[in-house]
Amino acid sequence: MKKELDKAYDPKQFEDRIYRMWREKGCFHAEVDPQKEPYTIVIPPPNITGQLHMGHALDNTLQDILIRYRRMQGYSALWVPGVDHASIATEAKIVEAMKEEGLTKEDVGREGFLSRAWEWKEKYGTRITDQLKKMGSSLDWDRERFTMDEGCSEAVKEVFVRLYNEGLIYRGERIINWCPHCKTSISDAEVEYEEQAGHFWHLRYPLSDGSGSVELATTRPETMLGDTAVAVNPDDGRYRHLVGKMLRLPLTDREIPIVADSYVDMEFGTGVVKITPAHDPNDFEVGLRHHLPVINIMTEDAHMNGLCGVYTGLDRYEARKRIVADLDAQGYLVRVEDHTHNVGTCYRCGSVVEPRVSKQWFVKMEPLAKPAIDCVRNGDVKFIPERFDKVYFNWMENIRDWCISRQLWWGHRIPAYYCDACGEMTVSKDAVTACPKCGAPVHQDEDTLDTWFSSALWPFSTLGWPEKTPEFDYFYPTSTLVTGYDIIFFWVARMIFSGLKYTGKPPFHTVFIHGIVRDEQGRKMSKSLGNGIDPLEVIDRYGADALRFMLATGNSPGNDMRYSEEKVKSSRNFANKLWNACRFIMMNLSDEITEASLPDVLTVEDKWVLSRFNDVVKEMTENLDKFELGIALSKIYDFIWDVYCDWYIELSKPRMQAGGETAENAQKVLLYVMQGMLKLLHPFMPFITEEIWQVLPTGGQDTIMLADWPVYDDGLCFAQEAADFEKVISAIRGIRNRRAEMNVPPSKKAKVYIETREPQLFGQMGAFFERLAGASAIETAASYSFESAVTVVTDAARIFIPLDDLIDKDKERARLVKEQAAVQRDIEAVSKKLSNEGFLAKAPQNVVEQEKEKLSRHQERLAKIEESLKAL
RNA sequence: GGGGGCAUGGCUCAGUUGGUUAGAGCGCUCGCUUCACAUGCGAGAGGUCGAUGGUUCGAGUCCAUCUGUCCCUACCA
Repeated sequence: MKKELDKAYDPKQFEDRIYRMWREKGCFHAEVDPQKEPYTIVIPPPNITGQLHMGHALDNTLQDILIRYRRMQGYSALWVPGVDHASIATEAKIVEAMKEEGLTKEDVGREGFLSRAWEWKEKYGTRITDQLKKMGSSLDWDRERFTMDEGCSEAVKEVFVRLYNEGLIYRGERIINWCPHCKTSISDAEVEYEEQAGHFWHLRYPLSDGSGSVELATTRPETMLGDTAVAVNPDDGRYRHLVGKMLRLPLTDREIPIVADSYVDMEFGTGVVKITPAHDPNDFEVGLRHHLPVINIMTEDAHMNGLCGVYTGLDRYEARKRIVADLDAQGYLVRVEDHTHNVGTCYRCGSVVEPRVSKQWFVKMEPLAKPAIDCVRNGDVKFIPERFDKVYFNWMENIRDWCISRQLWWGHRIPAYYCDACGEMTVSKDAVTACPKCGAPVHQDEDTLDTWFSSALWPFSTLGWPEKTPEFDYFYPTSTLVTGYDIIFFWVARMIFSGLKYTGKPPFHTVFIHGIVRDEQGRKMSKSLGNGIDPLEVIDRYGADALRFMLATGNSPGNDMRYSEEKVKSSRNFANKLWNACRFIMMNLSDEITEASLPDVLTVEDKWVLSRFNDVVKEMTENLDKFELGIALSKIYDFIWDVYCDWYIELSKPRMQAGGETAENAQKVLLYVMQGMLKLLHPFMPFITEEIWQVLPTGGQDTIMLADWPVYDDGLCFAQEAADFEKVISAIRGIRNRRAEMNVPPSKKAKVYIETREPQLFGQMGAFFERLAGASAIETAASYSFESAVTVVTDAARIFIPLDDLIDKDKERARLVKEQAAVQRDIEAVSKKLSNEGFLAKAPQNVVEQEKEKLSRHQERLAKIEESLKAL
């Protein structure tokens, strides 16, 4: 009993069912298999707080294309799934949720908070992975990981202790970026700068000895309460005599010195800078050089602290207003200018970051960066597109130490323990209960690690490291990392130096970078703009395959793209086209045919389509190997639509009607090419290709996922026949063109006379001319002479259609003259090239040959046109 | 301040190491309810590939400068 397909493509009918089938068959699972080459991708773990957005959809589509392609090629292709605990984002959500209940972190305590966090993880951690399944992602769910699961936690502790013992992790009092809303330190990479309109307040600080004052400018007047010096450039003649003198700091009873430091730019402002070591990274450095006191004047939520006298308790911006007003009242404010400057904000919550001196843990970067730079420079790790290695080098070469401690509870707790009695610090993988020095009780560091600390280990922690697992041996280093350019710093760079440091190998060979998906107007999709498109809604309306096709098509590595519903629609239309091509086959397929095999005798058009298919196989494979996914996709798209549907299927129709062996042979070729096309398309549109595969007779291959990727077949290379058939195609096109031009109704048939040197070729094509070119019949000969006929000239033929009543000799002549001129122009251009000695001498032989062939083709055509003109 | 992307028909974009007549989708025009598909078929119009200069036998493609635009990065108070 032949299976039937619905008339229209409706992905909802089968996508979920197909995905379930794949899982039940274990198609996604990859095993260590010494017989096969491994191919590995680890997913960029989405946050447990996250929901699938277009960025995920793109990222996962690209990964799935690569992994499905390699799986079909026979690799043991592993795509490791997992999610990230996203310490700061998750903690913020839970704090927010507790706020609704009127609770704070402190109310519930660390234990209580963590149990809420784990509940959250259980509840929402599967949301995003379920959404990835809707995309068709062929992730090996048996190997799903979580950055805070036992194995990953083990890896984190291992790394921390090793780096600490090597002196590459240290604890110190430094100025760090502090988010007053999240109440934690954040790393440099987590600060986003945005330009804001502000002011320049020019202040006057009086000299203690009453001999005058200095004028300086600041964008943050409220920090003056923490000033511990004023600096000038040592070479600045204007102020040299003042260096070493003391100033009376307005609004306080403190005196601060004038120091000389080359950090000060003489050209900028007044050349005098107030120094606030506790609240500015540069000032902190100046302070270190001059042994200045560090006076922290703010609380952790950016209010003025107890050192601020009447300003105590005020928010920093409120304090700014009051301080400026008071300075003004007391005559210390000289003037105010408008000034725009870059303000650092927290990448999670957007609050203005407050530089703050505090005790934190750091990773010493310089020794780690060096090998990480080398491995990209020497090609062990390749960025695609290449230009991103510059971005990478730039960051790595200017990197500063990485602040890894966070004042958060959700995350990997720092494995450092402090003695309550002697203060001794112990860093250990195993829990420490008593001080190894004095035996007194200890307490563990309260802080957790930056989320990205565990993400940096992801390519190997997920494969079992630090255990020596077979998976790690086999699948590591991974093959390709697919991610957006926006997280090169956060993640890619850190994985590279981590992989090199701990495993001795870079964690992947290739970094395949993509851009971001913008909205239809080219704006970044964002929550605040509300312009985000929900991929799940798109899937619901058009199917996952259409979404995937849209994301993969016309998308070149590293470049942004725009979402457009129109593009999704055309993708869906393409799916429908393929669907109907399959319906056509099924309607005509003989029951005798149970698998794809070619007939013993192939016609010219069979050889043409097979040859074309063979070319596509070769080209697509090369494109995919070079990560040219968009190009590969457009090739199979063109083949399916233009070659297979528009031509080959149409050509098969008269053969079907002829019945018998003629029909059966056509069916065999149709089926053979269809199955090949489905395989080539499968990585891009897995659902529809599988659904069709299930309907076609495949000789027992029960899933296309595990079918072999087609390889170029020398036996199917029919260059001569393919070229011959192209001549037929251009003849048919020429006739259609002329008929359309002359408004000949399709119903009006006419006999077609083909003057050609290849009568045997054209002679056997009668049925095609009848079906596709409105011919009532055809006739071929070496020469014809018609007084009055529509003439079509192609490279290989001169075609006459006696449509007497429609002929207008003048028009016909005018058209031929126009064509003649065009061909003459072509001949001129080619002749010019061929008479250029430089060209003949230096161009490759095959290019010269091509030009010569072109010339003779044009000349032949010209002769035919001229002949027709004469006849008129 | 440094670095990079983009600029190709009305719109959105491809164009793989420089080599036929620069492609696609959408839109537009004309003609088609042709027995897989109107989510379709056939035909067509529309581009001096941002500007200038250079390298080359040959440039949308490589180099330089410029213009416009977007982004990344940086401690100028």
